[in-house]
Amino acid sequence: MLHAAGVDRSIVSRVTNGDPGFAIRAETRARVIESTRVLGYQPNAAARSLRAAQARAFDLIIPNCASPIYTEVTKGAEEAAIQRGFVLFTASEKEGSLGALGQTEILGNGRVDGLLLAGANSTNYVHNVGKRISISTLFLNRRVRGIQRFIIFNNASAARLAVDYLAELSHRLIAYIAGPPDAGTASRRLSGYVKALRRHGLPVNCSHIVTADYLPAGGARALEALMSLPTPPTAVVAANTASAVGALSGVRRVGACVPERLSIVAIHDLELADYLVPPLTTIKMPLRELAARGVELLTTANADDQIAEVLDGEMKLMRRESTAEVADLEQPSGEKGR
Amino acid sequence: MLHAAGVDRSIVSRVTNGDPGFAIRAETRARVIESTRVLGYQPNAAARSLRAAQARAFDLIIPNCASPIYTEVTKGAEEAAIQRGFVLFTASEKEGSLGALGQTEILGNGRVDGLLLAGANSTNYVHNVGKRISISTLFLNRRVRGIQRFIIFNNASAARLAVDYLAELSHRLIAYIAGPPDAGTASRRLSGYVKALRRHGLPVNCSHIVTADYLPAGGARALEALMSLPTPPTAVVAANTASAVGALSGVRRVGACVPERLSIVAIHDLELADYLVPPLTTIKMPLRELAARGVELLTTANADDQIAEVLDGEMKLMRRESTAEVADLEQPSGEKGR
DNA sequence: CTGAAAGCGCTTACAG
DNA sequence: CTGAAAGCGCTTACAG
Repeated sequence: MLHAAGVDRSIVSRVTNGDPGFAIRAETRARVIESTRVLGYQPNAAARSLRAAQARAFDLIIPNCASPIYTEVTKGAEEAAIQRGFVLFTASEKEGSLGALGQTEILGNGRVDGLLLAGANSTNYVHNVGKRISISTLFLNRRVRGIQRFIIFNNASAARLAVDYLAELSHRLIAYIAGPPDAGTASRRLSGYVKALRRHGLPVNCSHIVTADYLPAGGARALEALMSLPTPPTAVVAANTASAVGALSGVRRVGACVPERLSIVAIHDLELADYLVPPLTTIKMPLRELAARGVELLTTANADDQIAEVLDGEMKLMRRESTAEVADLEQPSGEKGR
Repeated sequence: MLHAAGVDRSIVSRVTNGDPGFAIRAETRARVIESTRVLGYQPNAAARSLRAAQARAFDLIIPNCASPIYTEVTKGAEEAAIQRGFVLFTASEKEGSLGALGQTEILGNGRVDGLLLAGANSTNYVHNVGKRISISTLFLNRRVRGIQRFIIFNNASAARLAVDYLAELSHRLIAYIAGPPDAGTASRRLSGYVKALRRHGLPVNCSHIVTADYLPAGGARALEALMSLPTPPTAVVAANTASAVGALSGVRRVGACVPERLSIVAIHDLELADYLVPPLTTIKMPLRELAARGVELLTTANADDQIAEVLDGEMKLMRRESTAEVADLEQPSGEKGR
């Protein structure tokens, strides 16, 4: 390479890396660029990492679950990383990878410059490891007390969007299948739901809020509990899609009808939504943007900057067939939701 | 590090790497191991890669689609890689990553030692790039004319398993929703289906074989076509789960009943199978084993060895509710499948 | 504007 | 059995 352009390798390096403020004759620059192109020259990543003490790589940690959410997050992060000349590793939490990779392989040996934490259990631990060996970290839609390194959705407004839509369909008895209380996303979605009910002048009924676990089986149980109440709801907001999928199967077990007797909206979208029975109405969250912004922050912010950002991306109501105008209640008074 | 154990760093290196045939006093070795442990020493990956001309990393290329299949493949590959002290990158085909990463970032600059090709479109191209710059490649359940570097399932016997089960349920009119003709997996599954029919003495009816595209919409169309035939089938084997999900929705559109009038089996399992309507019977393939074996081959075989392996892992029939004994046909003769 | 030199942290043949 | 030395391919202050 050095000789192809007839210049020293240090010149090639500075041209290749776009060294700002590097003074070079236009003709020389052109010659360098041309011969790197012709030779298909790629700087060796190992040499570069070693010398520059920078790996140009990030690691994204996602939970064990094979949720479609995380394929979106991964894509968003990948694209953003590549754009900036970084490479993106992805590790899932359980299942061996993080156990083995977490501290030993990935974190400690200079293979990554930063960590995107979208996982569930290990995030705190990994954050602390990162801190100790000074690798910058960023929580992705996770928020941990006392750690000012996160970027989150406006989870509350996702729940609000769902309630708004149901209220517009004249529902007054809108229940909520919540996520696990220790998940920050879950509590913010829940409070968004409560506030939205209030704004519409609807009653907040504790028995209409069922805590579940973000999993299908839990969603099914929650729905069955709701429908066996003296006053069952006419609509349900599920805190995530897995709960909603479970709820849909719970509906069939108790013999209710969606959307005739019960409307369901899930927070987060999923690819199979169109093929569920009935197709599921969802609130689609800007997952790619979240991840992309996370990568951007990792490249631009210092490792000890405080980052507490609420992403202002567009949430989209995906109207499908699990929601409908509230049915006339079969109560003696013939009273109807206003 | 050098001084903590009171030995030269070259000793540490040879101990750490388990250099075979390295003669060292047991006491010295113990001292080295103890101080690496105490210090939490991790060799710098960049320095090591540079010196050893080996990155200890593989790259797995999967298709664009966010299919649950590939999360399994990824996990299997990750685990196997880690076990061998390698790291696993994953890149999806479209969506930017491979476009940018494929040749330039990942392949050319020494970040990876080998490529696992599970993608659809780009695999040939990437294989050729790998060959040119001598990075070893291996196709994962893909087979390309003239390239002896692959490991595949016994795709034919997956289809056979499905047919066997349906025949056991006394079905005689077993249709097939095939994958795209240019996919090798698809043609081997199809021929497995045909052979299995013959073995059971069942007629092979061309109109009962519909070519689709491995996607839900195609599966739905294929099913509608099958059910509008003069002699519709009583059972269908779908070449993959996406087709089957589509078929299930097609069933509802034409007003058929699963499993009362039509049984459906899909090749490959999916997490949501229990929550489809009805829960989908599947043939679960040993995806993790496939990927793990792929990694093993990449570490043990030479870059120019011929590899043409058929994985002998267990395929598992997941009986759910989309299959049932064939119903009495409402034909005048009352004839029944034997 | 361009080049020569040092050095990142390892591994590995070689010397003792 | 242990250590000294070279060198992997870059980047980056520095000299000219």
